Amino acid sequence: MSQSPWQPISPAKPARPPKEPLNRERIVDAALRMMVKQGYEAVSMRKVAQELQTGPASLYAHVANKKELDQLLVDRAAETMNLPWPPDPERWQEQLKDAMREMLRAMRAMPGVARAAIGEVPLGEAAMRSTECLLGILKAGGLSDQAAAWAVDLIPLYVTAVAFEETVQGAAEWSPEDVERFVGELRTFFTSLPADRFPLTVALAGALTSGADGDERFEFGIAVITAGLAALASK
Amino acid sequence: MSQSPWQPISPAKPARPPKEPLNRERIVDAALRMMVKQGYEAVSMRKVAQELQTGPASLYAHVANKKELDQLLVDRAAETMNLPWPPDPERWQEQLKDAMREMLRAMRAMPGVARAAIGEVPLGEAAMRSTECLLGILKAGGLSDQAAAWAVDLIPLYVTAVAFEETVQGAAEWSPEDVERFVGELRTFFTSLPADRFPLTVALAGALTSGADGDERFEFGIAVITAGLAALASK
DNA sequence: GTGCTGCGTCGAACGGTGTTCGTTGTCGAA
DNA sequence: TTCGACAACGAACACCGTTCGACGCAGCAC
Repeated sequence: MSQSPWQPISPAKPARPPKEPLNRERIVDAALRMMVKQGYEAVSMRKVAQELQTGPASLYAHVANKKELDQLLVDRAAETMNLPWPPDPERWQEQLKDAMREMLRAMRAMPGVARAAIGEVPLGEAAMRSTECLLGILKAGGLSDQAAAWAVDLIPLYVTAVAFEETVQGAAEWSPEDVERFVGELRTFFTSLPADRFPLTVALAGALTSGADGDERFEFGIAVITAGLAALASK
Repeated sequence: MSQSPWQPISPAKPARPPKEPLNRERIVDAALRMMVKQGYEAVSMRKVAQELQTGPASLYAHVANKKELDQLLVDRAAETMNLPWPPDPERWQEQLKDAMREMLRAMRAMPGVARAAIGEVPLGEAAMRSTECLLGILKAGGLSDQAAAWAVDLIPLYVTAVAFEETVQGAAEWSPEDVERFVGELRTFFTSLPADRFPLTVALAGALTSGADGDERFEFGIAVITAGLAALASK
């Protein structure tokens, strides 16, 4: 039978779905798109499935569960980090700071990835590469094996916690004015505390609420950690 | 009509509930009991209501939402901390470490509270008292106002992240054997990585997986932070 | 060519979650 | 005695992660 000029009432192949088959990569791609645009909470198995025009059950043939999907997203973020290499004993402190800045940059670029990463040891390939890199820098700094190992636990913990805090406060996208309003309210809360019981909090209200928007606070944190490691290394 | 000797078909007062009225304190008490026994995930508005023999809607007359309940639980934990006082410029580093140890102890005593605290600035009365105390110690250490303010953000961030990591890994109660098995698997994973691409990770597999059970890792962290703050203070 | 078998797909359902709505019952003030 | 305010709460809404079981199709053995 040749093709009729009219639309066939019941098409020979009833809308044979021309969609290419599902796979891990397509799932992670879709989840990543959604997370970048709408944050961690917006990524559910159902919504990812919907984005791929299928049902939630289909995902489980390629991904063990939500936690594994989270880990895959974290590793995607880790892939985008380009960390200082090779380690240079002369500049290890600056390299360490650069590495931490780069980790934060990567997490900020994918809002929600910090939420996915927190409290889970990331064991993906890219994450392991960053671990190896950090170990190199720390050993170049003269830290003992044990100190380097614990530091490599401490450092991502701090960076992830900072990134997480940022994306929770701005869970829904906050405009700069929203942030300013929030900080202002916080400051008036601090200054309105009873000065006899909270003298320092009242006095330092300004300092306590500064640097919430920019990178100064994070720079302070990485300065503390780097200086602390340096002090322990030279002992 | 006087009382009939028989059970009235429809009792005059249908089992007038003799339960005392709900209030914030009873709700927080119940939630705390459940969280200590079964962890953060076990505390849902429904389960708390069930524990109090009522429906979930009843709670909302006393608590704005789950997040507020979480904050109340965090503040309960903060109440149990007794932090070093008064600040002593001669011993501020030791006082700071003691304060961090005490914060971790309090969070460990209430598994799940770290999960409730993470990513939210705790503003309850007890939490503010601990902030005030930390500020005192840090100012005694000679830190600038701004440095003290940022440090008071960094310190709970670290302690909370450590406590959270601990309670996530052992979400369901893990026996010591379970922990050991998990650590063993992690170590074999590290050692089985390709040695050409991950030489340090393979070599330091032992160090990377040590101290997961005890306090050594945490002690290392607070040593780094204290040393870093001391270095910045003396500049 | 035929039949079978294994696997990816996926609609439906299960048991949970936080939260809201609208009714009910009680109690204190007028 | 009436009224109004408000705590209590059953039911429902819109979600969530995950599992079950039916279905259809590809590749292989015969």
